[in-house]
Amino acid sequence: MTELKQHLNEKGLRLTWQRQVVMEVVGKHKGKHLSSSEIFELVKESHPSIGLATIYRTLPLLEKMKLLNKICLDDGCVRYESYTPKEQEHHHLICMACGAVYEVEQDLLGIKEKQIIRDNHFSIKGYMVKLYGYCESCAEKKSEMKKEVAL
Amino acid sequence: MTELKQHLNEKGLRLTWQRQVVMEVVGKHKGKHLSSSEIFELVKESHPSIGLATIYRTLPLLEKMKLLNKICLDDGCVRYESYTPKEQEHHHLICMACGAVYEVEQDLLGIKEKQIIRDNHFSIKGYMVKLYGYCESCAEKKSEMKKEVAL
DNA sequence: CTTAAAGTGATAATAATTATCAATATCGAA
DNA sequence: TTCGATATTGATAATTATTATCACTTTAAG
Repeated sequence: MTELKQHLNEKGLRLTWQRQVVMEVVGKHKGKHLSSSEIFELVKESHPSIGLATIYRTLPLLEKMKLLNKICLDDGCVRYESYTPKEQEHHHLICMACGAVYEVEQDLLGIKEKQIIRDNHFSIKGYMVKLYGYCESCAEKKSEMKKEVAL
Repeated sequence: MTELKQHLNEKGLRLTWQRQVVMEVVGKHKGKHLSSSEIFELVKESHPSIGLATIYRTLPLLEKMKLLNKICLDDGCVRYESYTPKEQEHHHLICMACGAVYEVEQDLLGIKEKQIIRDNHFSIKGYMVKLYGYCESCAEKKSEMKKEVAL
């Protein structure tokens, strides 16, 4: 029995081909941060009969079952990616100039920092770091512009 | 000359009472994470003639001038808070049960972790950590529920 | 005080998401 | 295998957050 079916059965939910397809499509795009409508378009390519409402119902459901990660970058829509367990957290580098998003695979919180968090009367289950800056190409453009101004 | 007026003049923008009021209202609510419509309601209390469009125009403008911080928690709307400079970053503890948001004032990235970031060919200007878990009261409720099940 | 240009309020238009509902599909039990 | 309770779906209306438009007003430089 597939992992998806197990999770669904535990909650009295049913396995439908629509849910399987959504899982497959997101799984095929590891490292991407897909919005709901992007996922809708990808799913339609192979299964044009699927409805947008089903996408919007399925994604939060898969997220609650920890089969997908929900991420809110700063562009005004919810995005999803393949699930990453706590032990191998990953984070996002957001370019403030072009909006590109890169992944950082390292665990970014040191031992001391994690202790600080534990002291906060809050049981931490996970964390996500958003790093803001300029990617290589945008950083170059910025320094070129400065040169021009300096001439 | 007020700080707001200075920032505006630098960019050829004008000082209006509407912009002043928005700054004041957000400033009066330090530690809060206000959505655009919440800010609209607060502003209307003292200045009922202000339009919603002005709020939506003013907030991103104040953010770009680094007079406000924009934050995207995971509830589907943009929120703003008083500006906090990089040197005293603060982060957010989000309760996965009740949705409460608490602030963490410490710098959460250790020296070693910051070095990792620098090695990423990305010039980092700032970062924000979202911590997910359960606040004290929700954590208690969860452990009570477990006891009941165990009986 | 004039005046060009920035800014505003009202509101129409979009975009993302949620709710509704009749029709369909799933899955445990007979 | 069939049956039936009910979970699920697709289509679409409704909502919510945000952006665009435009005629009128305000700001601030001269």
